[in-house]
This record gives sequence, structure tokens and C-alpha cells, in this order.
Amino acid sequence: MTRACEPGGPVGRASIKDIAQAAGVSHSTVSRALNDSTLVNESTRERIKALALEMGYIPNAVARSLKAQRSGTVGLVVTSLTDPFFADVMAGVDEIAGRAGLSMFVAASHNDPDREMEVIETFHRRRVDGVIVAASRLSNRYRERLERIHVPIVVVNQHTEENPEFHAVALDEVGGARLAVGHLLEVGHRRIGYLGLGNRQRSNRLRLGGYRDVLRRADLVPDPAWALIVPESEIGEQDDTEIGESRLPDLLEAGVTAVFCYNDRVAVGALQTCRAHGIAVPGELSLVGFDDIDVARWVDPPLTTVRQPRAEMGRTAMSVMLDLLEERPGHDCMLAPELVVRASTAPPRR
Amino acid sequence: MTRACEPGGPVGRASIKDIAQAAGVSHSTVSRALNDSTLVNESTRERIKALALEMGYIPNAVARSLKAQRSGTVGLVVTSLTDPFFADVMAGVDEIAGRAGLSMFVAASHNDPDREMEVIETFHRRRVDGVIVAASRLSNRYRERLERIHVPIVVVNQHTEENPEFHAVALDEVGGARLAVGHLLEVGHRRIGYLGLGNRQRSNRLRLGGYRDVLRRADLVPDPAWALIVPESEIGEQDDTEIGESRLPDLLEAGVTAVFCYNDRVAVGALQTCRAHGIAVPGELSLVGFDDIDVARWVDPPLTTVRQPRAEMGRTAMSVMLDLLEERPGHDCMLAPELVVRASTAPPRR
DNA sequence: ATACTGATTGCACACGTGTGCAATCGCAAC
DNA sequence: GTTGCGATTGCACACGTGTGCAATCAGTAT
Repeated sequence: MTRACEPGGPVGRASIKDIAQAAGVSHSTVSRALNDSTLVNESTRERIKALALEMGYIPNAVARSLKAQRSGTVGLVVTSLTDPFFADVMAGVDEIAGRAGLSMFVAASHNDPDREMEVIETFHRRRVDGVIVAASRLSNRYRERLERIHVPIVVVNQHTEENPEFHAVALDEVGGARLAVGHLLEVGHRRIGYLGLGNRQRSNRLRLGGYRDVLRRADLVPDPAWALIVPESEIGEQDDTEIGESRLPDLLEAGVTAVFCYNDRVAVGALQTCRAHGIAVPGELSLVGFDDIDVARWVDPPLTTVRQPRAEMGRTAMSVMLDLLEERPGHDCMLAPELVVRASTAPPRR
Repeated sequence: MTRACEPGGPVGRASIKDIAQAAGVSHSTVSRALNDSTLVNESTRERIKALALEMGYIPNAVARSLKAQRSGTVGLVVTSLTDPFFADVMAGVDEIAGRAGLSMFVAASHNDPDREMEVIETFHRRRVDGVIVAASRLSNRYRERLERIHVPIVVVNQHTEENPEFHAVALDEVGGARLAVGHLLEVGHRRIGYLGLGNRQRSNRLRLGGYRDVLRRADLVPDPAWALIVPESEIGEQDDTEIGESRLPDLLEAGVTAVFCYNDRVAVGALQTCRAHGIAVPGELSLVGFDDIDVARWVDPPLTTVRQPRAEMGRTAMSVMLDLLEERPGHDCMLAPELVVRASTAPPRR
């Protein structure tokens, strides 16, 4: 009665009620027929299915979600949509979610904890079945608001060291740093620097730890000036690359022959400075990055770096989420990085 | 009666019914109070709002969507989540959508028209209010299935030349090509090549058109061998960069002094080949790309290219979508590219 | 005192789907 | 013929929210 939706008529949004009317049965029967319930006669099922196809019926997932108390969606929060790191994580999540028939909400937090919390709350309003947060900056300040959210949360590469109650997928940061510094050591360097970023709390601390660890085991006493952690207050709105560009000279002055950079962007910045100052890489200075972003492969010289299994991290996070959704126990997960040797590292000149 | 949801009790999912019971009013009153309706006494409104806060009430957007026949969501289909081009488009869409209070579904089509159609249908099942498709490959084969989808669709940088019924946001491809080739001409080149990709139907044809156009206006008769369009059949699974790497020699043999590449990836590949063969860029060969992806800035030499206003395209697409959602007339939109001169172009040797 | 007005509230239905339970029917066993 | 059983179907409610309409109540004008 509401809208004309005859079998041959104008194709509008047809509901199971419309189909029921056209078939001369109740909407319950239609519902059962379309869901292949055994509680419906085979011939009527065929008839209803044919009718549904003819009328262009497309089930309403919203209504289904309301009834089922499960939406078949997950929310993904990333700090930036344009950062290739998160793009790969996103792709990994999408792959597994798509395979499981789940749809994915995405939103950016722009590295702002308040905004991050708002996005999570929006997702919760939409009744997503789970939330995956990449590089979360949520601190204990948000505990109260988080407790109102009754949704499983999985965190990828958490930036803070709080909220341990989340399930976490993380990279073995210490191991990654060991690979990088170990490689430099093996090649022959002894005066190795570290250029770190203070606004990356957790990962920076761990990478610094790995750096020190390797040097200590090699019975080297690193000059404190070799490890430069740019404090958060001095970073401000600056891009990582700019940091690398502007801060490399400090380390050069300290007399290092190789620098392990917090990430590839920092390393690329450092590389720019070398090019500008006529410092040969790797002839006079070796550089190692972290992440293996696309750019690392195409700069000159191509960058030696530590590859994070980014897509794998997304896939793993989503797999853990699926476990949680199926009421199976969730678990934490630590993934192994991989050293990618390219052309930005070589033995020291002497 | 279903679950215990007392004011001070365990905070579970509270519905307006639970609040109504706790406040001793009907759920209608609660609904009105929370929506600031004038049809409710101010004091009871205050009381109900306080109670809602205390009980940790979070409105159910699913139920709201069902009732309102509008979900407050849009779906974004991209061919690849890891391509930085789409990442920027996504960010633009997210920005405007977020500002309008809409949430964004995202899924990848992996350049497969069938998959693209499936994703759109999934979005429709979830009753998104609109769909934005980046680099759509939908042909007329899908017309029938598309007609069942009663959802506004906006297309960004459509790849095919069919389905003109969609609202489209596109780049002025011809103008972009004119900028690139015009720049080479102005710098002094006369034997200018074009390295195009046959699997990008529409944009490749337009860029080729712009290339020919500029040369014709300059009264140059280009050797047909200077324009190399790699046919789709020969591309297969190859990355754009690999194409550039492997196909540049063909153009060099044809005797060009400058090459306008279909995009930056192709140009980066070409640059690799030059480096490998000891061909100086821009000394012996000038290269121009298209897109201005991140890498373009960091390769050596930094790439002269045509910048697409990618985020702007996403923002525009979402703005057009908002118009359509508000029943305002939609419109097509063509955005202007911008020439970015860096160091990969210079006057020809002689 | 009565009627009218405005403010406030609840009832009942709607959105589209799924499902427990009862009802109906046909058929076979006693 | 009655009882029982399995197959099939419809009724009615649920999910959580929003809203038209009627009902109730207090206050004011007549």
C-alpha cells in the first residue's frame, strides 16, 4: 500500500512485506524462504526466490543488524589516511574483513587523542562489532569513556604504554633496532648514532633500547651524544623528513660514521642534507631507516632499512578481532621485522 | 526487565526504554528529551539527560537509521588502498564527510569490475546514503545491476567512457598534458616522446590528445614512434614502474630528448633505467611525470611533474554528494592540475 | 461555573527483519 | 473414527528509535 512494487512494475525498494503481498503469503514465510529455512515448502521457496529476484529485492542490512544485535561491521581508526604505513595496515584489515563478510568503517584521528576518542564513540554509536586502532594515543585519561564502550578493541602499534587491557598487535621494535644496528656493526662501524623522535613514546624508547643493547653486547661504550632524541616540544608541526634534514648535522658533529634513523622519512631527510652538503652516502656516512616505505626503494642510494610487515599486521589484527567476535579468546601478537639491505650502508672509510 | 540497568548499577547497554523505566516516564518522552524537542517539560528534560549520562547511554544509530530511512553513511570504493593517489582522495572525502557527521565505509575493488560491482551492492545492502567510486571501471555490462541500486553515485576519475549518468569529478587531463608538454617545449625540446599506458583507457587517451595538441599547435610533426602506448595485453601484472623501466629504451631509440610519462611511477622507472645506463637526467634526457606522488620529490633528480589536486578531488566529490543528499541538483566538476617544475627537466644539450 | 487554550505526556504505530509458538492441514497408525 | 505426527504457515512480538494523535492537566478568559 505504501509504494507500488508490483512484479513487473517500477523497480523500487522492495521489502519482504512487498514480496509477501505479491506472493500471497506472510512476511515470515518470505523471510524463511530467503534464508533457506527448512520450515518452508520447497515449491513456495522457489516461487518466492524467483519473485524476489524479479522485484529486485536487496535485503536491508540495517534492519537485520538491529534484530540480530550485530552489525557485521568493524571500525578502523588511523592517525592519518595518507601515511603509506597505515594504508598497508588498512589493506590487510580490508582483506580479512572482506573475506569474512564484514564491512569496514574508516576514519582519521590526525594524531589527536580527543579526536581518536570521538571517532571510537561514533563507531560505537553505529554499533560496529569491533574497533581496530592503529597507533593509538589513548591514555588513562580516557579510561572512563572507554569503559562505556562495550566493544572489543584491538590496537596496532600502540603509541602509549598505558591501557594494557586492549589486545595488541605489535612489531618487535627491539628486535628491529637490533637488526639495523647489528648490520652496521657487522659491516664494520663502531661509532654508530641514533636519530630518534620523542613524540613516538613507546616505539622510540624500544628502538633506542635495541640500539643500546647491541652496542653494549659488542662491548662498545657509546658516546651519549651519538643518541639524539628530538624532544616532542621541538617537533611541533614539522614533518619527519624535516627533522631528519635539520638534525643530522648534530650527529655528524659528534663524529659518527653511521646513523640508525627512527624511520625512513627521517632517513630520507638526512639523505637530502648529505646531498646538499656533498657528503657521500654510503662512502662517508651510512644510513639505515625503518619501515621500508615505498620511497626507500627509489631514493638514491636506495635505503637499507628494517621492513615492518605492515599488511600482515593489519591481517593479524583483523584475525584477532574475528576470534573475539566468535567469543574465542583473543591474544596479543608480536610480529618480526626483516632487514632489507640496499645501498645506503657500506664499511666505514677507515 | 531484560537486563539490569539501574542508575548506579552495572553499566550495560542502556536503551531509551531503560532510561524511561528509571525515570518513570514513557520512552517517547525520553526520545523527545534527548532530541531537545519543545514537547517536553524543561525540568524533566534535565532530569532525563542527567540520567542518560549517568547510565552511560549511547544512542543506537542502527535503530535510528532504520526509522529515519537514512543511515548517515557513505561508501567509498577505491581500486587500491595502498595507492597514495587514492589515499589522498580518501582523506579529502573523510574530511568533508566527517564535518557533515557522516561515517565512511571503505573497500578496495582491486581494479576488478566484478568486485567493484559487488562492493557497491554490499554498500547498498547496508543502506549507505551515497557511493563514491574512484577510478571506476564499470561498463555498460553492469547497467542492469546498477539500476537496482537507488543510491546517488559520484565518480572520481572514471576510467571508462561509459555510464555518463553518474555525476563525475574529474581532472582536466588534456590541460595537464598540455602543461607538461608545453613546459618541455618552452625549455627548448622539439623531439618529445610520450610513454602511455593502454590499461588506462580514458585518461591515457586524453593525455595523449593533449600531447599531440601542443605539438600540432607548435607546428611540429611528431614522429609516430615518439608516442608509445603500452597495450593492456602486454602490461598484465606488471607494476607501472616496471613498465617505465623496460619501455624507455624504445623511446630513446626513436631519438627523443624528452619524455612525458603517463605518471610518476612510470617516470621513476624510466629514471632507474637512465641511472643504470649512465644517461644523465636532465643533461641528456628530460623527464616529466604526472600526479606528484610523494616519491617524486625524493628521487634524484626530483621529478618535474603535473600535480593532481587529489585531496581536493575527494573533497569536491563529497561536496557534490552532500548536494545530492540534500536534494539539491548535483553537478559535474573538472579540476585544474598544476605544473610542478623540479630538476628532471632542462634545455636539450644542443 | 464553563469553555477554551496551551503545555505536557502516553499510546500506538512505523521502519525491515527474524523467530518462538500456536494453528492448520494432510496423512498414517491404532 | 480417533489420535498422533510431521509439514507448513501465520500470528505476534522483538530489536531501538521517532512521531502523529489523543488524552490529561492546569490556567485563564468569559
